[in-house]
Amino acid sequence: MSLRHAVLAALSRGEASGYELAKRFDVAVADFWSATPQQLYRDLERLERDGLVEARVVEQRRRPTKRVFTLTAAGHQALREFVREPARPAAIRDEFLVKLQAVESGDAGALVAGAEARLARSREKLAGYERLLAESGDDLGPYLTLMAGIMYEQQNIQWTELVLQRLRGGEDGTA
Amino acid sequence: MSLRHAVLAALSRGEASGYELAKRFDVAVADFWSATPQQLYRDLERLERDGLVEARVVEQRRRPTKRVFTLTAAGHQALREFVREPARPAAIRDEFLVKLQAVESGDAGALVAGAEARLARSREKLAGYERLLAESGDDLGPYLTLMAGIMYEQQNIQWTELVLQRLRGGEDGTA
DNA sequence: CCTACCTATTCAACTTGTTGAGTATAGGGG
DNA sequence: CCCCTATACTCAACAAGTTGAATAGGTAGG
Repeated sequence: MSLRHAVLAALSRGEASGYELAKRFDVAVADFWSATPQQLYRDLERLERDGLVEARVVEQRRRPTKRVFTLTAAGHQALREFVREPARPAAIRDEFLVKLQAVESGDAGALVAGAEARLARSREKLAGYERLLAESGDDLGPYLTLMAGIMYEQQNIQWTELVLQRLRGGEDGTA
Repeated sequence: MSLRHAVLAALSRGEASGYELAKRFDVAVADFWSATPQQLYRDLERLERDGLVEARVVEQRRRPTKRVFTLTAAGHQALREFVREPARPAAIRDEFLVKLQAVESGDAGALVAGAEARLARSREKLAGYERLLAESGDDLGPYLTLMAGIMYEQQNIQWTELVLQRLRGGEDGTA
């Protein structure tokens, strides 16, 4: 149970509709916690049912009506309790590393292509984060999570460059 | 469907029983792909049913009988195909970052404690990986994934130190 | 001999996360 | 006027991951 908490944390920084949350998750947070819109709507419903968030219907002029969610007192309380509990260690699921484990029995060329794609993606992400950093205020939480993203991608780029070097340089994968 | 592939990759480096696989996953691989024994047994069954792995019963002298799994030709084939497909981007789920997002409405002291625990854990992991690196052969796949673990933890340590500094140094989290 | 602890595996129930499709409102472009 | 796109949300089915417990053989220690 933890997307729940990610939602609570997101709402603690300001009310939002499901749709808006989905975007926030996609932009700022996707790299350490991802969720599809469907998941968000489902969890918002549950949170509402459990009394941790409240919905308010907002009719808009030039757009479809939306439901905007806010934390209730119980929601704030639940969030504080969550923060107090020790965090479970980060779970990483990185398919590329699995593929890499099988270099010797697989297609090294495909892995080179994969590494190049990864490198490109990391560079884009990094650039995006750096832009956000320049624009962003000095709220501690968002700053530190942004730095996590930046440092993670920097390290990722370095590692991927090492991979490329080894995959290309020494053709002796089968040594 | 991807623990399947992680299992195939693991078996491509040598036959193993479910129990042995569980240990391998726990030691070497846990940081980029984790699985409980139950999950492994379940997936091994499916892989067997689908003809990608074969089981061989091995009776042991001083221990309970075990079933040792090997890749079949179809299994090798499936692994090669998996390696050729582009990898989906890594999914990270890091609870600590979620908690950090809520610093302002939560207990900063608990977060300091959490950061310290994270730091300790990362240092242990790093030491373990470095030991493995010294012992290990020069197979490319394992080498690169080990390096991924090492670089990841190094970066993690740096970031966590930054977090501690900010959480402690400037007590003005609510600025 | 009884207990505790590894090895080795299985069953069942549950929570999360993923995928694909589908509804509806409204604006802009051709 | 029709289609495309963006907003805003919902339903259903499924795949993957988690948790807790149970079974069972064997060894070592008190």
